[in-house]
Amino acid sequence: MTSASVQNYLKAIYQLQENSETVTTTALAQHLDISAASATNMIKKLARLKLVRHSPYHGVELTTAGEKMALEVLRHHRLIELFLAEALDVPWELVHAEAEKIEHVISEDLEDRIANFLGDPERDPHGDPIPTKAGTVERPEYQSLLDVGAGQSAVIQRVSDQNPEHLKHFSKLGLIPDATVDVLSREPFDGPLRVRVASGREHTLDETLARAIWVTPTVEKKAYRAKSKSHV
Amino acid sequence: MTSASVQNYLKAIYQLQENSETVTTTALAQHLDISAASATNMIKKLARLKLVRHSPYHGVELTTAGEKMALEVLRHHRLIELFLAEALDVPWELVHAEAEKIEHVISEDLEDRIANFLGDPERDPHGDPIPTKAGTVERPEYQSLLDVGAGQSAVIQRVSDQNPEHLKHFSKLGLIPDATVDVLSREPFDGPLRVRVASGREHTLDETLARAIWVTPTVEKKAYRAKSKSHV
DNA sequence: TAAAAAATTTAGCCGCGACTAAATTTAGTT
DNA sequence: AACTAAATTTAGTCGCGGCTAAATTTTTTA
Repeated sequence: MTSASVQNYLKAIYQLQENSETVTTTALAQHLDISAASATNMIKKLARLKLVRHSPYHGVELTTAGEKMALEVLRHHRLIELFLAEALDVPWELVHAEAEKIEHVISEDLEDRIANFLGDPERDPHGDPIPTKAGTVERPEYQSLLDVGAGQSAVIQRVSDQNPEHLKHFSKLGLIPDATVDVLSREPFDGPLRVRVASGREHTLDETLARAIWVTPTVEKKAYRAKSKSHV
Repeated sequence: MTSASVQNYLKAIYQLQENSETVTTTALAQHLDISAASATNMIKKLARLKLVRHSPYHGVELTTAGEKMALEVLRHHRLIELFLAEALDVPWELVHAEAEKIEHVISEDLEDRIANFLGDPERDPHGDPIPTKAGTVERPEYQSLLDVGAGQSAVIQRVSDQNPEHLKHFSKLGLIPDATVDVLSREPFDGPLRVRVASGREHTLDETLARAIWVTPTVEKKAYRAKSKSHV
C-alpha cells in the first residue's frame, strides 16, 4: 500500500515534468508547499522504491513504475472531479479540492464503477485528459491564450485547475472548455488581453489569467493569409 | 482538524456504547484491531481533548462533544454507503468498506450535496439510522431475530454491516431490510434457526448469523393471545 | 481471603513525514 | 579563477499513532 504522501509526490513530479524536462527539488517543494529538506527526504525514499531516478543536486525523474503510479492517481483525481460535477453538481471550482482527498482512498472497483457511470470519459471538467486504466494519456499540444494574436479566434481546450478563485472567475466569464473566444487586442510587454466570448461580452484578462487558459486557434481567413505570406 | 484516527476511535466508542453502558479498553482495542496499549494511549489523548471521560481501569465514555463528533462521522459513513449503493450500484456488502475510508475526507459541503441528492434519507442500506445534521439519531429498539419465537413472523429492520461475507450471504437469501421472515423452528441451546422468506424459500441460520439480524415482530393472532394472557 | 488470572496502564521503542539549522555542492558573477 | 549566491543535502528534532514488554490494578477463583 502506497501512502497518500507518496502518491502526492509522484503526481506532483509528473505534473512538473509536463512543463520542464527536469524537476528540481525546489520546484517540487514549492508545488507541494513543503520545505526543500522534506522534499529531499521523500525523493530519497522514492528512489529506494525505484519510483524515481535521483541525480543528486540535479533533479529527479519518474521511472516507468513511478509514472504508472502517478497516472493511476491522476486517473482517480480526474474521474472523481467529473463524477462530482456530473452526479452531484459540485461547482467547477470546488471539485479539485474535493478530488485531491478522495483520490487516495477509493478502491479499484469504485474507480471502475465511476468510469463506467461516466461512460469512460476522456476529459475532466477542466479539460485535462483522463489517463486510461492501461496507464496511457493523451498529451495534446495546446497553445496558451497568451500566444494567440489579436484578431484571431480560438477554442478553449483546457483551463488550469490550480487556482479555485481563477476558476470561479473563468466560469463567470464563460471561459470554459469548448467555448470560443475572439482575441480583440493585446497590450505589449505581457500586458492585459482583451477578449470577446460567444455571448458577445468582452473581458480583460491579465497575464496570469491568460496563461491558465489553453486553446487551439480556429482556422480563419486572417490565419490563412498569414500562412501564405510566410511561404513567399 | 481532527485526524481519521480520532474519528475512528470516537465512532468505535459510540458503537460500543450502544450495546453496553461502559466501554472497556479491551473491547475498544478488539473493535479497532489494535493493541490494548495503543487504545489506552489514544483514550488519554481523547480525554485531554475533552471528547471522552476516562475512569482509569474502569472504562471510557463519550462526552457531549465526543458524541457529537462520533455522530458526524457516522452521518458521513451512512450517507456515503447509501450514495454509493444508489448512484453507483455498489453492492451491499462493499459499501461499508468503501465508506470507511471516504467518510474521513469529504467536506461539509459535499456531505450536504449527498444528503440532498438522496432526499435527506433516514436509513442507510443496512437499515442503520442516519444521524441528522443537528447531531441527533433515532435509537429504535429492535429485537434480535434470535429472540423471535417459532411460529412468529417478523420484518427485518436492520442487518449488522460488520461482516461483508455475512452480508453477501444475507442478500443471496433475501434477508434484507423490509423483508418479512417467518420463523419456523428453533433448536434449543442457541441452536440454528429455520426461517422462510417472502419468496417461499426456507433457510437455516446459525446463532452468529441470526444475531446480526434485527427485526420487529409482526402482530398476529398468537402474539395477541400471549399479550392478553399476561394481562390476566 | 489469599493467590492466580485477566485487564489495564506505563515505559520505551519505531516508522512516517514534516520541520529548522548547518553543511555542501553548483551556478553565476566579476 | 575566485568569490558569492542559490540550490540542495545532511543532521538532528518533533508529533502522530502504532508496537512489545513490564508493571500495576482489578477480578475471579480456590
